[in-house]
Amino acid sequence: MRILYVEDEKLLADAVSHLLKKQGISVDWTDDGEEGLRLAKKPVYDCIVLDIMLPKMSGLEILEIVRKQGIKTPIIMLSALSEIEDKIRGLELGADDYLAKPFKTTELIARLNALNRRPPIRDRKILKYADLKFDIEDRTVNGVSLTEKEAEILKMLIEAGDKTVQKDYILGHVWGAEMLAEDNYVEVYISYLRKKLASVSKKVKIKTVRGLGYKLCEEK
Amino acid sequence: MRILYVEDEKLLADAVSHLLKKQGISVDWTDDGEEGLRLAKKPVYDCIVLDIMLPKMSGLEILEIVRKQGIKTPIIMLSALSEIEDKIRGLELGADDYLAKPFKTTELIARLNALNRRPPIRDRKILKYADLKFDIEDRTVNGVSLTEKEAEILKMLIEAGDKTVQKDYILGHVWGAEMLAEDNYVEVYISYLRKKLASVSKKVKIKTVRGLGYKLCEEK
DNA sequence: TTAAAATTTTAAGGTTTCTTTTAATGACTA
DNA sequence: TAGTCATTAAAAGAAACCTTAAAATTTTAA
Repeated sequence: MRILYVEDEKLLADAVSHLLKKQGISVDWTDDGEEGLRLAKKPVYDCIVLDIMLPKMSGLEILEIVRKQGIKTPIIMLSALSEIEDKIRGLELGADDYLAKPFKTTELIARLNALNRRPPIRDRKILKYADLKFDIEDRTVNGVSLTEKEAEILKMLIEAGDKTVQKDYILGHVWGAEMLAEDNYVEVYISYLRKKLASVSKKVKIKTVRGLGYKLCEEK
Repeated sequence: MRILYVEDEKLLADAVSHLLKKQGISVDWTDDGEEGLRLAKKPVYDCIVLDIMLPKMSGLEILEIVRKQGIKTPIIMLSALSEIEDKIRGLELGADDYLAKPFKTTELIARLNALNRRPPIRDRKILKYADLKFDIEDRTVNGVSLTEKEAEILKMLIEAGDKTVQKDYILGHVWGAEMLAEDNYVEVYISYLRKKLASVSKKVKIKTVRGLGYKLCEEK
């Protein structure tokens, strides 16, 4: 896990960073609001921890701008005990959690973990056809892994359902506009796919529609 | 609430104790480091307040010993303004907060309350996958120790379970946002990890998903 | 502070896997 | 049956990946 920590008290920041690193959490630290805003836009952080009192630009301002740009990275706000109204304001602006200073680092760790336990934004897409389960991210069908081209073709076939996918269509979409590619490429890959599907399902076959293309079908 | 207060300035200690008692906080005071250590081990205190400059044994030493013995009582360090590095060191050693001298007693009370707002749950987290046991704090898998980067990567892989972790994701979250890093870094570290895992488990392997990333798998 | 140790980065060569190409053979239909 | 279309195997080529060792850097200990 990697977090961005915007905090102007260097001592506190050092100590907290050190403890977080012990937990296997990488920390990018800055004491500057503007720098914080710039970094916050990078899509590598699992969480952003924002102190409210900062030079140049307050944590609340950063929060507001970041959220207005549609960035959904979880954000935890930090503030001194007295600034209670800031808590409300922060949550209204789209913060995910709030921690009063002083806080125990274990508490911060607990909250970081809590925020990252919730289902990841990109949910796992699994295409299904009969007894086939095709995991796009893993590039596997029922466990066996496919190469990139195999996967692209299978995706088309499953998405087409029982309809025929034309050979030219596959050629155009998998090999692209550079029409140096030949019909035979598709034929070769269909062959590979058939072999892998056979090892994984008795039911599903790729049927060829002569002169047109291919489609999936389910046999009993 | 009951606290242990280790402080060698008797006048200050008396004054602070008096004010805390007014707030219903019982104070056990000692001016002696060794005595402090002995008392600190007793599981009766809600918080321990440790001055750093002490005769015989410094507050930092007490802190270190106490934490090494697995005692989780919240600890607040006190230090003069000048002893800046001590603060960092204190937090690194497992202190929960620090307060610079001179301080207002109200401030101390606020922090005592803050630390006791929540139950102190500092559990040692051990991630597991098949027969792997990965201790995050120790940075060891089944006994063998990992470097920081190795550990971060293994943590990601275990947390992903059987899902593929993309190479770019690893790069971004381990090496950071500024993207000077190259693919080869990941490959090198995967190689190191494989070597260490092999020495520790026959079952678990890191599988590469070509063009995508890596994932753990368990072999029979 | 310096020296030693550990870790990280760099770089190069080797290996594996995937893609493309070729081509021989088999199957369909006009 | 001729001619088109489909399947398969196998090779050559390309790209991704692995490993290693040494250089550079950071950390640790004295």
